[in-house]
Amino acid sequence: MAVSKNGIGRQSMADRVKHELLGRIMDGRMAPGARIVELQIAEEMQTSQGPVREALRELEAMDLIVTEPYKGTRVREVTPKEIEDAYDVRAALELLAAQLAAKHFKGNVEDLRKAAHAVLTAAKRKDARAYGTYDVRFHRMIVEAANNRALLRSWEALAYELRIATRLGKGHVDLMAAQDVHWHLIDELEKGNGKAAGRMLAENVVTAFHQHS
Amino acid sequence: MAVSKNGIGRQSMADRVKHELLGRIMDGRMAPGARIVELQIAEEMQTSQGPVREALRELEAMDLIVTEPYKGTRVREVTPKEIEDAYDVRAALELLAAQLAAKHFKGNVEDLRKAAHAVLTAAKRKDARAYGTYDVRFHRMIVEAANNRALLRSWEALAYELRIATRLGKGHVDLMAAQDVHWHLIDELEKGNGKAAGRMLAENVVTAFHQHS
DNA sequence: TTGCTGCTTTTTGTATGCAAATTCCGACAT
DNA sequence: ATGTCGGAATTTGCATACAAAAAGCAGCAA
Repeated sequence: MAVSKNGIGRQSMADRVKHELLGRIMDGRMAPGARIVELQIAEEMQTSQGPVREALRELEAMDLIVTEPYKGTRVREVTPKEIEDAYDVRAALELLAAQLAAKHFKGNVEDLRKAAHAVLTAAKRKDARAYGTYDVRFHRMIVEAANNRALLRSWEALAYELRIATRLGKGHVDLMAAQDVHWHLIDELEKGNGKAAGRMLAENVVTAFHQHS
Repeated sequence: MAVSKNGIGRQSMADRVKHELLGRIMDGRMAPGARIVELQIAEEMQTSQGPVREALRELEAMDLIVTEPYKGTRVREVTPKEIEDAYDVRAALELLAAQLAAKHFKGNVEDLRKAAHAVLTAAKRKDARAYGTYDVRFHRMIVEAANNRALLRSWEALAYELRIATRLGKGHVDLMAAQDVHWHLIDELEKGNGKAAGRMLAENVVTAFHQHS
């Protein structure tokens, strides 16, 4: 299912521009502060100004870029405090997520164990990039299992700050530190103990932050 | 300060369209499911299609409207479960907000008391509309005092669902029910007791939901 | 050197025109 | 009556053209 969300591979130009820019911003090819000029992007993507402007408006609503009238648009810069703020919110959201997801996972944690295993092997290999990918996937599984649309939306809205954080914290983080918590967390979820699972997950998030700070 | 956020009263056409549509959606003049056609809005607002499309893209990113390619855009419909979901997230966010805001309010709750008083008098008058306005303002004060950008953003993203909820729950709600909690909450904040304040605020939110459900 | 002045260039904001896709609706056959 | 087939009308998607604002720059004066 590599095409799009609307079934057929036909997606609007504005969407393609949006995803392209989103990719560049997320993986750092466009760093915070980088200028974005509409006609330049339009030419690169073989399109015109209109679709680019639509894409920019969307990215602006996602708080990834900032626009000043008649001055231009830039990739948003994020301060260390904003990163810490985002981690606090993430912890609060995942605290709720684990509580809500407990019902879903009770006696049904096979997939979750597999995901945690992927994180573990990446940690053993000291592969920080893979670790990041699989760890996010692990957390996302729990948030999705909570089956709460608003929760998932809020959680996803924090993605940019978290990406910046992991990019900045290149300094040797202890990838094994979170492992025990993961497995105990899964045990609690398997027992349907949402409260305890929530506390563990929130704790896991704040320690992850301290590693990157 | 009725003009705009960028200082001078000169704002782009796309922004004007966005705020106009936002107003219509929020106050129910455009009900969930209502169709929005680009050229029609453009004519109403004395502008062209481009700015309208930009505004729509922004509202789409805010999850207020849904667009299907070549089919059109409509005001998003929200299910009762989505409303409940939003209240759960709101409770989780305000639980955090109160904890973070405790430091700010410690020994400095005058403004908060005034806001709570406005809610109280509206409740005594049985003026449900004023009650809604002032109650939101009261909660917003706490979220803003938390001084956490991501938190405020997430909280504001729930506004649509909450508006729908209060519009649906026209049935005689007990406006006095939350009063005691408000004042006790303020007392705890004044003492700097964030944990207790958070629990009270979250509890306050879920009871508010049950009134509207 | 410093600071102003006016022009040129760059970039954003908006309008118009047209292509692409969908929906609507009536004619016609069964 | 029902269905379905084929244009016409509507609506979205995109490209081009141009206006408006800001930024940069050269030249000149103090």
